[in-house]
Amino acid sequence: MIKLLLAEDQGMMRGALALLLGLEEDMEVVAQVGNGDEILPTALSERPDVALLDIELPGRSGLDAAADLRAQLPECRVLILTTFGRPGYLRRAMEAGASGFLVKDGPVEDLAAAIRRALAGERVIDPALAAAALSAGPNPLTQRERDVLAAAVDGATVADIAAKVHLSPATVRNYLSAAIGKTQTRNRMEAVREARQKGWL
Amino acid sequence: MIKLLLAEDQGMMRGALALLLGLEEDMEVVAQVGNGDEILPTALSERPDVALLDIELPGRSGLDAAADLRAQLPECRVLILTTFGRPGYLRRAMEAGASGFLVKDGPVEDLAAAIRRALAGERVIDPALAAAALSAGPNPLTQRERDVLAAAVDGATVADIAAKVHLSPATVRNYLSAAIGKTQTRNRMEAVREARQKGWL
DNA sequence: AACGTGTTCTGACAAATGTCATCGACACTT
DNA sequence: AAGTGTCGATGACATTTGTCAGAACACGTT
Repeated sequence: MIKLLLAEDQGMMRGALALLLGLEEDMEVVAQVGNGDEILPTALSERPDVALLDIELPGRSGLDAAADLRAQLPECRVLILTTFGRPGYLRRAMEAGASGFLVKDGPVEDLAAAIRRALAGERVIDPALAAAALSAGPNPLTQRERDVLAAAVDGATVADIAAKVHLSPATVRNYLSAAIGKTQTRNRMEAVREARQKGWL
Repeated sequence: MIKLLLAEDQGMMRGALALLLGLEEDMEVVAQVGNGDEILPTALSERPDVALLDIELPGRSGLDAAADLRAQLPECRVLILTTFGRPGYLRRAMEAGASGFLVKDGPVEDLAAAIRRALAGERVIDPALAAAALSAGPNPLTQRERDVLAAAVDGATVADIAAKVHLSPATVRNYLSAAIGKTQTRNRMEAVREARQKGWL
């Protein structure tokens, strides 16, 4: 019996997947969580064979949780299941030691198959996505540039960002300028969009 | 036997829901579409009793499709199923003649129950959401203000917007200023976020 | 010790953005 | 015919944003 942990914030999606996977003869959903912070503790007590993690969760991100699991429960395989097939997400998932990366666009039938393949030691990755990840190249942004850019989402002003990151407004503008240059965009919002899209966050 | 039409762009969600609802004794999924433009033609040929529509779809929006269905297939009940419980969405869904409005956060068990209640002529709406919709008030933005604001998403410059909407750049700035005032925000991005959140689009 | 890289800051400048008063054109009321 | 309202546009203005050069400091490499 394959023991599964499911981390997904949308209740309906989580419930539907749990029911669905529970119908498989050789699978059993031993735990469901809707919050990233609960993943590690729950996994440590339930000892699943495979953890199916969404990336964008309240609390700890699925990618961070994946790294936690690799470190503290190495016999548990990690599969990332996400809405967004962003190249940078795939890259980070692989770096975090995930066994596979699935997008929610695909057919449900793939899911159980992917779980079995992951358990057999295979890597499960959409080939088109793998190509995109390679062509996107590594993240050119420094830590600070990422911080500032992340604080710039939904129209925060320079002063807002400066306060949030504890920097001088002038410095914030410099970092924004650098980020805009590196993303080849024309203003901060385009830079945010581009960095998000590439998974550089 | 209750005949269902399912419109949802995420393949995995669509497949999971179809399987799930197919398990119900009295239900049958007669059609699945992943594109808003296919909803009306498919409904006209398959004649479902209830249509379960996502709002954010490629092609025609679920809300527009709901209005189409009310006009051309009035005996078909429409249930909106969406990720975002935005007050404005609910308002527009009701205006389009939907029988119910569900958010994907809720438990799956509610779904089949909601379908049966809709078919019985009841309105199915999350009470908390209904309250939020009433408190949000009607859309204060004029058509042009909406156009301009919609064109301002993801960091378009004034010139970009002017070209897209066929207005003078100076006029665009005036509309943006008005929209910023009405949304009580400080810049165009905040205005976009706020208007989106309230469903004013 | 010299070099490169990243961080933090300043000052100066040009360009874009947000605000406001005002104007003409047009469609409605009354 | 005069009044009212909306729409699109203009010009002027202050503020914000984006760019650039430079300076000081910490950290690793070589």
